[in-house]
Order: sequence, then C-alpha cells, then structure tokens
Amino acid sequence: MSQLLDNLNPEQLAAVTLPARHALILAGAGSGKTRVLTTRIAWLIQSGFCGPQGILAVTFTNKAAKEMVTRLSAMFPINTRGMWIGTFHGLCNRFLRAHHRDAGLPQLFQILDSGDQLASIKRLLKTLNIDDEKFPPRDLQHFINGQKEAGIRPAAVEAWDDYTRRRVELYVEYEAQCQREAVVDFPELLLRSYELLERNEPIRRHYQARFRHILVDEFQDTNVLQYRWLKLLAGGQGGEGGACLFCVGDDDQSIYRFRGAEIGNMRDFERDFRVTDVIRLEQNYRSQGNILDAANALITNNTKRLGKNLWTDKGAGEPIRVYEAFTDTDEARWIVEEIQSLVRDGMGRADIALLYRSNAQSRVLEHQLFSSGVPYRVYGGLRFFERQEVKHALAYLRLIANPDDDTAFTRVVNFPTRGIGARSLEALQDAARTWNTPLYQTVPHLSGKPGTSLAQFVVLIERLRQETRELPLHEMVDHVIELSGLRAHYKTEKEGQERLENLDELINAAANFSAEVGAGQIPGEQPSETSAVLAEFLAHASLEAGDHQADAGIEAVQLMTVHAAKGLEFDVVFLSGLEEGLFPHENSAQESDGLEEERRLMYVAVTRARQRLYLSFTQSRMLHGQVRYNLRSRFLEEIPEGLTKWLTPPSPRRSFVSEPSTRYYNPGAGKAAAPAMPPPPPQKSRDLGGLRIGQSVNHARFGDGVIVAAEGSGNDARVQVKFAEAGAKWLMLAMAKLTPV
DNA sequence: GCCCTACATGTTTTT
DNA sequence: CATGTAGGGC
Repeated sequence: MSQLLDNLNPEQLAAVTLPARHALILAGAGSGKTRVLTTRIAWLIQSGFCGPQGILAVTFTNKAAKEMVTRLSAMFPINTRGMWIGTFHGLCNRFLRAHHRDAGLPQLFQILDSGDQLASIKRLLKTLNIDDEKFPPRDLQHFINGQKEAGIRPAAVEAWDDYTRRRVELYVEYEAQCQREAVVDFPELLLRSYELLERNEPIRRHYQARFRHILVDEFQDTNVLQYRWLKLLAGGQGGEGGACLFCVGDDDQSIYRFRGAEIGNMRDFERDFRVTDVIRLEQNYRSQGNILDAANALITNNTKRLGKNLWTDKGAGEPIRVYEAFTDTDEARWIVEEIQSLVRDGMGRADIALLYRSNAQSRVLEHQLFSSGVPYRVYGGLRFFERQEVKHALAYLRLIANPDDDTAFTRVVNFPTRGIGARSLEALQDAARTWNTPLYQTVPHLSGKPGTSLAQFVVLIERLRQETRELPLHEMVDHVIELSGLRAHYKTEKEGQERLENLDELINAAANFSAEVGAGQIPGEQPSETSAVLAEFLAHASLEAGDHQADAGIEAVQLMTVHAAKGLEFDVVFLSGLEEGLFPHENSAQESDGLEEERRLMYVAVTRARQRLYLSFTQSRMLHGQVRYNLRSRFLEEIPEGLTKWLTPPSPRRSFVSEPSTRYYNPGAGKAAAPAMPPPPPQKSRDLGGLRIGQSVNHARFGDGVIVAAEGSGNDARVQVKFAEAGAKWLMLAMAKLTPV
C-alpha cells in the first residue's frame, strides 16, 4: 500500500486519496494523469473502500483503456475482468448485450462503423428514391449523429424549415432501417444505453447501486450525451447513495470540438455536482523549462480557461529553435538534414517526431525523407479492420451471424462477382419493399427459378453457416474466406498479394481473439456458443479498428498530425508549417472560438517535446496546386523572445503580400477561371530592378523562363522563375543575373 | 462488369 | 498537385 503511493507529488497524492466525493482533476500535459487514475483505482480497492466490481472507468480510445488495464495489473494481482474499464462505446456495447431485450435489440445485433453507416444511408436514399444531390449522404450522416449525440430522437428535433423537416423524416426512416436490419451505429450505442437507463428504473437502480466510483479520462472530450450518461449512472446530481464521479481532464488540451466535444461539460460538472474538490496537477515531468514556458505563454492568450500553469524542476534546457525557409521543399530538406545530424549524434529515430497541422503537409516531408533514405512511419490512414478485403470477409461473417444485415448483404452479394448486376439488385430491393422483408429473406419471394445467381448466393451463405457451425472461430474465418471465393479472387488480382496477407492476418486475429475469450472462461464451464463468439468478434472489429500501421518495431521517424500526437511524447519534436492560414488553419477563422481551439492545438503540439523543439515556417508553400504566400503564424509571435533561438536571421513579420492567405495564381498552372493575378504591390516594382511578375527572362545556366512570383525587398528580394527546361526556381535578385527577354 | 476519364474537392478523427 | 468519385463508354 505505501509502495503504491510512493513517489507521488503532493497534488497527485491528494487526488489519489480523495475521500468519496465528486472531484475534478485538472491534469496538465505530462503531469502524470494516467498514473493518478490507475493509482486511485488501486488505492480504492486496496483500502477496501470498494470492490473491483464497484469501479467504472471510462476512456475515449481503446489504447487508453488497455493502458489502464495493463498498469493496474502491474500494480497488484487483480482480475480486471470484473471491472468495467473501457471506452464509452465499448462499455455501452457490453451493457446493451447484457440487456438487449430491454433495449429492444436482438442479442446478436451488429455494430455499424462510420463507413458502414454511410453505406447504409446511401442505400436508404436509394430505396426511397431521394436525390442524393439534395441530401448528401455525408451531411445526413452528420445531421443524424449530431442529433443522437445531443440525445435527440426525431420526434424531439426542432425543425423550423422544410429542409430540416425532410431530414428528420429521413432520420426516422434510417432508424427504422437499422432496427429492421438489427444494426446499431456508434452514437446509437450511447443513446440506447442512456435511454434504457433513464426509462428502466430497476436496471438504473441496479447500476447506480453497483458502481461506487466512476472515473473519467479526458473529460474535456466528452460530448453532451456522454455527460448525461455519466450523470445518470452516478445517480443524479450530487445524489446521496450514488457513485462518486472522478473526472480527469485538461481544458487546454480540448481539440475535438469539431466532433462534438463540449468543454462546457467541465464547468457544468462543477456546478451540477457542486464539486468542491478541484485539484490541479501542474508539475510536468516531460518537458524542459523553455518548452513549458513557451506553452504557458501561448495558452494565456486564450480567454476561456479554468486556469493552470505548468512547471518543471528540470531546468530551462535548450532554446526553442526557429527556422524560416523559402519554400515547403526547402523546409523539408532542412528538417531532414537536421534529423540526419541528430541521428548521427546518437538520437534514436523513433524519438523524433515530425508534426503538422494537416495531412496534406506530409507528402513533401515524406518525399524528402524517402529520397534521403531516412526510415519513417506515418500515422493515419486506413486501419486494419477498415481495409476493403477485411471488410468483405467480415461482411460474409456478418451475414452468417445475421442474415438481416442488408449493408453486409449488398457489400458482398456480388463480390467476388457472380453475375448479380444492378438490374437484379434493384428488382430485389423493390420486392423487399413490397414484402417488407430484409433482402436476404426476400430472395425466395423473387419469381425466379431456384437456380438464379441470387438464389445461389443464399445457398452459399446457408452452406457456410452449416459448415462452420461447429468450427472454432479462426477456422470458420478461414473457411469463409476460401468458400466465398475471396481468396481465389485476390489470387488472380495483380496487387492482391498484400490483401491475401491481410486476410491471413484476419484469421490470426480471430485465433487470438478466441484464445483471449477462452482465457477468461472458468475451467469446466461450457465454451461459449460459436455464434456468440462470432458476434463478439464482429463487435470487436467494429469498435476497435486496429492499429494504424503494423510495423511499430522499426526505428523510424514518426510523422503525424498534431491531433494524432495528443497523449504522446518525444525527445525531439519538429513542428512544421507555422504559417497563418495553415496553423491557425484558415477555416478556423470563421468559427467562433475557432482560434482558441487552434491555439490549444498549438499548445498540445509544443508540449509533446521533451528536450528539443523546432518550429519552422516557410515564405511560400505549394497548396492545392497553387503557390501561397502566408505570414508566419501568430503563434510564433506569442512565444517570448528569450525562449527562442533563430537559426535563420529573424525577419520582420511582413510579407510583400499585405493580406494573409492571398493567392497568386501560377500562369500556366492555374485554371482559366482563376481571378486575375493581383498586381504586385507598388513599392515592389522598384526592387525588382525593372522586372515584373509575368515577364520573360533569361538566366545564364537555366535558360529562358517566366517570373511567376516575387518576395522580399532590397538585398533580400527574390523571384521565382519558371524555366522552360529547369523548372521553377527561387533566385536572389542580388545574385542571379536575369536579363529581360 | 470493368475501365477510363472528367471533374470536383480539398482540416483536424475516435468509436 | 493529387486524390477520390461519379458517370460514360466499351
């Protein structure tokens, strides 16, 4: 026990050993948040305040949940299975499976991930003959999820205009379709759970009595519905006999407002539960002083804060290095050279992160890393269970588990192709509407001979179900991949090798999964029904889409967006593209509080670094096929001068373009519809020494070209010339001899 | 049923 | 620029 609390700082100790009251822990970046959470759970149990079954700990990502379980198991021997530790969605899934009847769901309901949901909505619009130009499926998905995440069913939507009323009708239709097909989307998992708890008093009372301590990670990321769910589970506001809510979060790291996170929940929580225990964890164990000072200085520019100041006893450390490049390519080249030099000095590549605001920026960086032969790894992109071949295999499995799943049906009815075209599918869909049956059940109704392709498809699925009934999960998956023709299909495909490997990997995943499920079994107990294991596996596949990329072992430089970097830390961090319009992103200017969210994002980025932080920006950047000239980011100006060291001569924050984000169109590269190129600012024409943009020039080495852009002034004046032979080059006017042609 | 081209469309992302 | 998608043509 004493060991458990060793080495905690006073604030951490206070948080861990708080009496049984509601509490809000404001945990700054790198302040030992996860440690406090897990130690609190261990402390509660070891002190006898509560049994493992009285704990509910909820996180946002599977990774965080797993981390918590791992750390707990390392602290003391405990059966973590008895505890409810998981993601909001994972826990709701568990809850709904346990009470599926009361929730109005079949036991083996399937879970739609966002892709499935979109496909389902598209299909709905098609069957209802609705113009998807007028109702873009993506918008509709966003609308429906937005309502659900606010806890609003169609009947309760406030619709003042025809368009919204129409969307509400579609919301109704969509719900009906999901119910018919026995599928549940992500927000539905939460809303159903919430509604069941709200309406069913015995169940509510049961869980309110069971959970004594509810611990919430990343509380600043909760949405409206998640907070209401927590309130309900905790037994209402400050209610006696309910659970204690222990919410850990950092308002300064709230960067997911765009997907429904409601920072207001933190204030609401304080008010609703009359929280008197607010503990700030401000000692940072990650970064050197200069880095923290920069982060603190930045974030004080935000107005809506609960207030917090990070500190460290590590000393100031190195200055923050700032670099100004001419172009994005130059920036990338410099970063790669710097990385190579760091690696030569013994820095591990995996300890170096390369961060950017948007994914589009990674390409230039990747290109440079690749051509320099520096191993790198990009986070983001498709994950394992989202790959098409894996989704196809899963769709067959879903049909076996639940033939009513029309999304799965349409996905594979003709994949691999078996001669079922749009024509026969339309007929089937019409018939399904007439008979009001799922597609699968509609097939026999069709007035075709039993030998039709559709009938054969049903025979295939029935056969698969029969033949795999007794098989262990991984053999079942193997069998399905084989008999569905998927394996044969990818064997003939030119680039099918990787897909085949992924299908094998799916079989492995199934084997691992059933081994884990089996491990949780009490010896002598009947093994679970294959169908139940299958349903669990499918839920697992939807809820946990897997790692972004598999080869984590390689010593490689880590590339990712700032969002993806949240929660991670690195010895060295390069933050690139610090330009107005890019970071802060131009789209954020329109949203209220958009700039503050961008600044929080910047705060997250800066606090990823342990020892060394590089900030870089460029004078010109190629974006969407156009060269753009941006001012350097205002966030750079918000870092006190004494903390930084400029690797390039500090320049005034001026560009010859007065307005940020002004676009100059590249003659030749631009489209005809592009607005006319703005005239160069008058004071520039002098500095160009008689040259102007659009002028044809000759260079001794590069030959003939056209001036397409210019920047800087006096001795710094540069022009970009697009040469017929040599391509586009930036040239210093003072150096290059350009003669007008 | 498949391939090709024209065209639009470009933040951030987990479950 | 570059990537994805919708729709036409074979």
